[in-house]
Amino acid sequence: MLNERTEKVLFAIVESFINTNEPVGSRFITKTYSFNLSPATIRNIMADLEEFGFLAQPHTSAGRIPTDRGYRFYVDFLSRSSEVEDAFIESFITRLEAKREDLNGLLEGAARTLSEHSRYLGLAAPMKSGRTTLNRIELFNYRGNYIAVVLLTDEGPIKHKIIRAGQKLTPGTLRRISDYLNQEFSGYTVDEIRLKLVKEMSREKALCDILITKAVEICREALSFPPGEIYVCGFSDFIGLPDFSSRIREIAGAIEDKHFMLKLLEQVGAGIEGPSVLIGSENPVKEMKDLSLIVSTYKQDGKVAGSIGVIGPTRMDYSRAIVMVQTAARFITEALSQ
Amino acid sequence: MLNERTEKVLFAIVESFINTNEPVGSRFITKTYSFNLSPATIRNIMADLEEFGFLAQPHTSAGRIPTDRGYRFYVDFLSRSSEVEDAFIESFITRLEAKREDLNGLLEGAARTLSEHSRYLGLAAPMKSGRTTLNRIELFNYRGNYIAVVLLTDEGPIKHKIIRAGQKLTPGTLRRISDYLNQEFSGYTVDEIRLKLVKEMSREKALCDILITKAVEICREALSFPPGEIYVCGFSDFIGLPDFSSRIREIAGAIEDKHFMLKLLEQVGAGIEGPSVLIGSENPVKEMKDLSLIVSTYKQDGKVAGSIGVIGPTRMDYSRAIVMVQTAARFITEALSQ
DNA sequence: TTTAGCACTCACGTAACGAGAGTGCTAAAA
DNA sequence: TTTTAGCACTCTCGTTACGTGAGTGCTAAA
Repeated sequence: MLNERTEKVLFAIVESFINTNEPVGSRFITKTYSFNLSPATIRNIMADLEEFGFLAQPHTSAGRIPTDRGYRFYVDFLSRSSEVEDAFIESFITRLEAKREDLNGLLEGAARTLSEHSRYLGLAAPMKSGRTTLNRIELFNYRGNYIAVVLLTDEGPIKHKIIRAGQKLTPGTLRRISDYLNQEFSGYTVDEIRLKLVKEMSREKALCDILITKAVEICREALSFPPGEIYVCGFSDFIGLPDFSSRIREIAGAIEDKHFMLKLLEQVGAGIEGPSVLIGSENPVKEMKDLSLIVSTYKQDGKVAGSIGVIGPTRMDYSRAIVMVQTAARFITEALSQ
Repeated sequence: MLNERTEKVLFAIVESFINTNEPVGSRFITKTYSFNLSPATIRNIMADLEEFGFLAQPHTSAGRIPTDRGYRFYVDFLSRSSEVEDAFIESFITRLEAKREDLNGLLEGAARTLSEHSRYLGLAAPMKSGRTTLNRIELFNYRGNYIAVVLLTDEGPIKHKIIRAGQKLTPGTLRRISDYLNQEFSGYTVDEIRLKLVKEMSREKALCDILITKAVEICREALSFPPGEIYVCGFSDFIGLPDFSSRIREIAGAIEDKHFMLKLLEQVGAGIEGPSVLIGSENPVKEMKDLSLIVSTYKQDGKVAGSIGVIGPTRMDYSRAIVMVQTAARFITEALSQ
């Protein structure tokens, strides 16, 4: 569809626009790149590219800017081999070295490093908790009538919850309840347990065992998790970007909605191995029409354990950002395998 | 210094400016309030108020706007009795009812409700963890070489940490270690324990007891807390306010720095019973020169347990915001005492 | 097929201008 | 002595007009 020369011009235009944030004109291209063509020829090529939907004009007598489709072309044909800056790696290592055992700290640090070096919004989130595997349940009496439930999962973070017990339970009862729960549920994912609980509740009625009733009740309450963590860093730098002088409010609103951001990360990252890129309107949400998202997943024990990425303007330094996200994901995966 | 009439005019001007966000002129005052004075007289009074530093003029032929000192006067003489809106209370109750046992959820919910109803930035933070009292320490083996340490504090939230053990410890050893730690440290605040640990470490050397050495080591690692939670809600509405069309970036930067926000909350709230108000330049930080802060503390078991408040533009509806913060603090205090 | 030339378009900065809001000051009125 | 009417003055803001510069599309020549 596009001959090689046309592609090169498109590439040059996208690159120029990313660098300058100004509509790029034919003359500029001939000055900056050595195509050995006159502005007039470049103009013809540009007209073609516009016809195909790779470029657009803000107004008649301005230069061209890439459309989302133009960026997509650019990203797809981008050589993925660019070097990561040493400073980035260094800052990654120094910041995360101390936190090898603390997943939350690790993720927050990663999001922050990512944002500081890219100047975009840094994101990191562990996978939806429903898919994590329960390792052990521990119960204590706590301040009289309460029970502290601690859920140890395979993925490092511990969830904890304090729930109200009807009456004070003896340590013995508590131990028997937790023994029962461990025997029954450990090794399953949270989602599976939620399912099992429903079955259990009908069986339990037949059994009429007060201990089990109590146990199931405790477990059910403990599994009503908060929505899950997500780390978003670099807000202030991000909204300071010239690209959204207006619309700040909208965009800030979308980003502040952590619930939504989580879902986005999960959807985009799911299944794909390397970093995946979502450009502007490829994003299903209208608030993010001018924003691009780069996400990669990180792993633990060979399984996908969460996502990490950046959000920037569509006019974003993709090649740099992609490598950074890739590197970050690799680092976290490494850190998690000790 | 100011006679009653002058005070009333000042009040009227501050109020008008809060409502309209436009410099208020003499004519406007005579039309809106019934002082039965001519614009000329009001102008004279305004000139006096400006001389005393309560008002300022953006430029020669504009109306007056309050200075920080003007706002301060307004706030100090504000009747604190205005009614809270029912909608606010209602939303508070419905949102927090479910979270009575979960301090973090409670605080986040409070910050969010506060921000949604005030349209300013909602803040909530538990007191610096150093001053919370340790209730119990529990230890488990976790994934081979690690130990999960769970700290139960008096104030509801549990801190947890996973630390690396040199070698795998038997359940018996682990129990003996935790028994020792509980006997030694429970009932003290985290700060006190940190102090005790230093002493312990010298004694421990003399004793040469490998168990105690291990215990002290574990405890020390577990007490190296993350900086502490703070909940900040309503960012997007907040930066959408017309007051900071420029300077958004700066302000966003200051707000994003949670560490700094925490310190601010702690300093301002400390010691004072009701809501305290910090207006514009009264704030030590230059990024917050145009911002006002209203903070109150909430209590648990009679002791101050954290702060809650809002940040808004200096041109803020103080009376409404103060009552809201007050109400929020009362609600949380109540929720925490069951 | 490429290029030079040229007329045309559009954003942007500047200047001029009038309207409007508000002031300070002075002198008269209360 | 205090308040008020009157008035000249100041400053912002929106509008209009205009010139400049960057960039285009088209045509015709190379």
